[in-house]
Amino acid sequence: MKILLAEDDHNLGTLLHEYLEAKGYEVMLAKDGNEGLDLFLKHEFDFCILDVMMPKKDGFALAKEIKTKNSEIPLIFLTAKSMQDDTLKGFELGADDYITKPFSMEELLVRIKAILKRTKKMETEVVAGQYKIGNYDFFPNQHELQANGVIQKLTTKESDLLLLFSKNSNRVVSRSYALKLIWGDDSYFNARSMDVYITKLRKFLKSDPSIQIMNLHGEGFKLVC
Amino acid sequence: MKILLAEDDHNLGTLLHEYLEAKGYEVMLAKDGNEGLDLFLKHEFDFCILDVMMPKKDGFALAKEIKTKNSEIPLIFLTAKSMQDDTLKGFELGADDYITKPFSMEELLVRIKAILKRTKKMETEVVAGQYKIGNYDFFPNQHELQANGVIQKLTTKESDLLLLFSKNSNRVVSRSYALKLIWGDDSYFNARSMDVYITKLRKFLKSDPSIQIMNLHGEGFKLVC
DNA sequence: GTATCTTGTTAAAAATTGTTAAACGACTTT
DNA sequence: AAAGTCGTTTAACAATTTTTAACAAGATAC
Repeated sequence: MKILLAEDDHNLGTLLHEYLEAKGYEVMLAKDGNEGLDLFLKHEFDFCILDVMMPKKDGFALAKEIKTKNSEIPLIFLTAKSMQDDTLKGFELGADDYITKPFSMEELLVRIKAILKRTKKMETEVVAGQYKIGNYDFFPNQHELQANGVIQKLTTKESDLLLLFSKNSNRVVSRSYALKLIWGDDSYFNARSMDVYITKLRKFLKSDPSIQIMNLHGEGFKLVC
Repeated sequence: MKILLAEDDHNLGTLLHEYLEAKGYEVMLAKDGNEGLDLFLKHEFDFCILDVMMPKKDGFALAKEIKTKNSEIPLIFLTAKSMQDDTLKGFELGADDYITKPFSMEELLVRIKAILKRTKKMETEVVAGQYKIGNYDFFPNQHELQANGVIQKLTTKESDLLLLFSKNSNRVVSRSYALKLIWGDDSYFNARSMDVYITKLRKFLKSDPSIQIMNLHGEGFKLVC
């Protein structure tokens, strides 16, 4: 999970940076709006936290440009208590949340998680029907994987993980993204748990040699089919 | 869609106000319980968001008065993290949801939408007084479940639980939500009691293999049909 | 090459859920 | 008051799912 953090206050910026990294997020810190846009164009972020008041290009201006590139990306604005009048402007730009300084870092984390949960929920709710994986048919709603008449029942986690791979077949799914989405938290033990599930899924899918769950060392996995 | 928002914290109040207006709702903000009641009596609202702790008249007292005027109106309570014990009181007063601060505004929005969807569905279905579940007909008011002529009488809890699943068919109903709503309290023993009822409902519904009450491990249950 | 980090795999431990039956409490009937 | 009925909870045990541990095997960095 990659977060763009644009914050000109060096103190607050590094503090948040370190806090969020400690919580398992990959964070890049921009010290003004221009640098924020630069970073955004060069990397693939999943989330933006933008200070409203910044030199060169303020948070609103940056948000506008970001949204033209990726209208779906979640946005949180940070703002000083004094200037509450501009909140509306932020929402019109598609802000998902608005945090007034001073705030606790825990509060920020709660809100980030809430938004990610919502996007995860959306994704899983939109799930319809059926995926074809090689000669398998995968029914995520029923938690069933079918190959030539044989039905393999899947557990919740097996199904969630296979669904994630199915949606991103032939694309790399980063480890931390999968962990955040399915386990809620990127930690060592969850990562090991995920490895166990990778082994299980490979077993389920082994009858068709044309498909495989490939590991990209240090990055993640890819369902190739 | 007209929303009454009662929140004494001016900062949070205006923030939510603007956020919800940006999302297309018509919002009126009351800064305490008395003002909330005033506004409620003078306008036609479709929805109430009430802070529990407010000066003059707290959220619970306000809710009680509101419900005497309109017992059907959806209610969401906002509450501080510290005082979680009162959730029960809230649900008894007819709360549809309960949000603990701090929360993300997006989370609030998601819940509002979920409730509106549900109540809308209710209207169309409660008028008919009847839910179709596979080849069963479920009459929650009569506590009866009917399949090809055979009537199965249900107990109160059986009916309540099946109603909850029916209202949320093909959506996950979290364990704790169901427990708070039906048992009033999410505790170990209530959870085990709920499991017993899940077994009972599955037995009642087993004649139609196309429907199932699926467990989402660690999350809750889903009526798939 | 060796040290270190990441991944693969299997088995054991822990947690959650499924199921059945007995215990309990509120209410009725004798 | 005793016995019976009904709905619900508690207890006990089984089965399933997930996590943790342990060790093997690869990959990468030095």
